[in-house]
Amino acid sequence: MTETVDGFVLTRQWRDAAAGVALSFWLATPRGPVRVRMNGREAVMFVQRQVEAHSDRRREVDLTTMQGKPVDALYFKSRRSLQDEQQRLSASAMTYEADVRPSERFLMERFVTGACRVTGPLRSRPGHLEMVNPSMKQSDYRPRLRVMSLDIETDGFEGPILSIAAVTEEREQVLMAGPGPATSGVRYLPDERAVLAAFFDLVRDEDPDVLIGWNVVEFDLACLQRRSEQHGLRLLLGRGGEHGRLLAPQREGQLSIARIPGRVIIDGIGALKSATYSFESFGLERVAQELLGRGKAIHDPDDRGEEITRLFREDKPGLAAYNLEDCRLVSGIFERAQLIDFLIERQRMTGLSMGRVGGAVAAFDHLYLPRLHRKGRVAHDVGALATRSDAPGGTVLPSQPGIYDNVLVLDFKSLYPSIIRTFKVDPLGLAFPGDDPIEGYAGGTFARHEHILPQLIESLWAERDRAKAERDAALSRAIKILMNSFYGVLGTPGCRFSNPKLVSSITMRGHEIITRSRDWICERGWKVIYGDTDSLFVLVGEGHDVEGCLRIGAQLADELNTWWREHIASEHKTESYLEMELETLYQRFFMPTLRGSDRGSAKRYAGLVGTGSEQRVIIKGLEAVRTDWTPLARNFQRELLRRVFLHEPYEAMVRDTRQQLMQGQLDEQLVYQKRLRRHIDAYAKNIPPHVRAARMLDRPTGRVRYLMTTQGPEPLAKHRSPIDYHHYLERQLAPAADALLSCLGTDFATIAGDQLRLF
DNA sequence: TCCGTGGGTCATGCCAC
DNA sequence: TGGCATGACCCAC
Repeated sequence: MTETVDGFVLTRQWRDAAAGVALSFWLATPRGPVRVRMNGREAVMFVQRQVEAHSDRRREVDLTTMQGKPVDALYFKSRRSLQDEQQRLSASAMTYEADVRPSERFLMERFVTGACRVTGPLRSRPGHLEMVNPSMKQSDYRPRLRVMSLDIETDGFEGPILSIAAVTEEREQVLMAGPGPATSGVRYLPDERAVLAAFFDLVRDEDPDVLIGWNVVEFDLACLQRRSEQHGLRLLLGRGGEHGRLLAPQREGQLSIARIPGRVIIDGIGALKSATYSFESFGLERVAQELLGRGKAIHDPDDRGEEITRLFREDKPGLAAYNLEDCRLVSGIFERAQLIDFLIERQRMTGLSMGRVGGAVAAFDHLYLPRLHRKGRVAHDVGALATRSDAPGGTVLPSQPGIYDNVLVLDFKSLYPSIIRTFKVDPLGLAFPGDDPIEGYAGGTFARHEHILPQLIESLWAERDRAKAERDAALSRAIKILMNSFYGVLGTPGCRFSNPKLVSSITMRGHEIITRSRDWICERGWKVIYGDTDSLFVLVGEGHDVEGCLRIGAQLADELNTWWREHIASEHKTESYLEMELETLYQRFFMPTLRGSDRGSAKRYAGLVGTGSEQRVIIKGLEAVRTDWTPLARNFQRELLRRVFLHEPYEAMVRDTRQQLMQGQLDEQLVYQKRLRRHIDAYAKNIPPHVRAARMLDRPTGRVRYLMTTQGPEPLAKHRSPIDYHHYLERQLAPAADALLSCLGTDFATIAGDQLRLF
């Protein structure tokens, strides 16, 4: 029987859904550890199964984690109808038989086991799975994965492979083409073909569960595939003698996907981004410096290619050492950032395979659909209820520009998740609000008791508190990211549950909460000089010491929490999970104006935090943190802010910088860096400077480095014309300085001299 | 192999003057 | 020449 409520199609039983309407449901199979025995070898694995059935798509299955020594590649795909599947499972949850067809395979990390026996052809050999300890909880299980870091050096871009380095916990190995002096850990092989074959053997023998690297899919694996093809070899990297392949991106801007049977491929860049790490640049050099405090063996990126080729000719052990060091850096970064642990936790919670980037919608489905199904409901398909209407985002409060002493930042901890939890924002609750619903926004009302998302957040929240208490940073991080992704997916048409009523009920409640909190604080005589989405910047002002300020902040947060608790109890008859906390005390604080105006700016500010040697300047949104500004302007603005905050003189520094620039002493700081976000030929409407510079290059890449010369922008690599110092004076130094100086009643031109207006 | 909106700034290129 | 809309980036949350 199909019900349609508020345009939201839900059916009591999946088989009742109208033909062509997609179904999603969860088959509750045992989810304990499973011992797998195949070909005389054993492994223990945990299995989660999510079965998602669309009218045209059969099923998708995810295995969470696996452990132990190698299982030969095992693939599974069933052709059986869903009805067959369900009958089979309800008949006996403990036995499950399926055909295993090597030609239609999933990765090892995605095969289904249930609690089961697999029979049938497995590369012509029978496999066997059995349950070992059904009562063991998955959360108690920490697999130990075998990780291999991989790095390739080539002769020029897209040239032949010179050297491959591989690092595991026990072993470091470099394979090089051509003869060289005996060096421990380095094997010299006759030619590139032999290097490839030796590498495949190495991977087979070391048998890693995980292959990691830096841009490993787009560069190293792509390179391996290309060169293998050229030699008539297959990419023999899979388990059980299977070959892998690279799937080309489906759409522009997407990355390639590596399919290596039985192994997980994890790119360090993607993994760090998934874990919300952020760096000035995601180059290995930069990230290694930041996380490990050490960089690559060859620092200068400009002649790196040439240096590698030279080393190969003249100093093979030197190249091997360099190659190996890159590998070690990647391993070190993974360890330092606990990326493997993080990805295991993520996979455990969301079903997303470890190598996957993005996937918030899939993660949401993974968590939501089974719970929906347990409530006897089945969701509609993606796009079935497409509603075209945009919902607002967060509020930005008007700012009061100026330079201040003692500014407190109070913010709501996980505001959006706490709103969902407090106000029961939920797709199911929206579809069936019942008698006494909680009011949302944009016409949405939400069931007071029958809901899914609020409880899900509640349990994740509790788990996160536990993780924090146990100092489990990887788990805590994974949970935080997951909770914060819920709001995002509800606002994208790519998610089947997206609905402006849901999103608005979150964001507009956020507006209410932040503005009423501001008013509450103002009523108590404090001045709120800024706020963005979940934060309030409260001015304490001169004449307070650090302890006094912190006390005021903590007390404000505390009283405000109490106020909200009482207010929500009386107004909505429900419990408040809103939690404001004192986040930061800026002992000095700067809020700029919009350029050329006296109105306050948004999303741009700086402040001084900490005491003694811990004292430092935090900068948000200003030129100094923008990678599309030159190092000149960024360093200059940072130093200027520091001096102004510390009441140090700055006029001489401003004049000196100007003079040094004009005398050519700062030339190395004048390089602009901008990304080419589209294809070089796709810029039609207007041609920005970095594109103009890029067009002078043979092979424009993702990032363009250029200088402004008297003849306009020229790429760094081949600039000829003299540097246009006046451009840098007027377009970099002056604006970077004036953001701050205008607040002090002066400006760059006044301090630096009269030369500005010439030209 | 689909998380989002809001905000600031600059350069370009078109238009009216 | 100046005003203005728009394209392009990058950043805060």
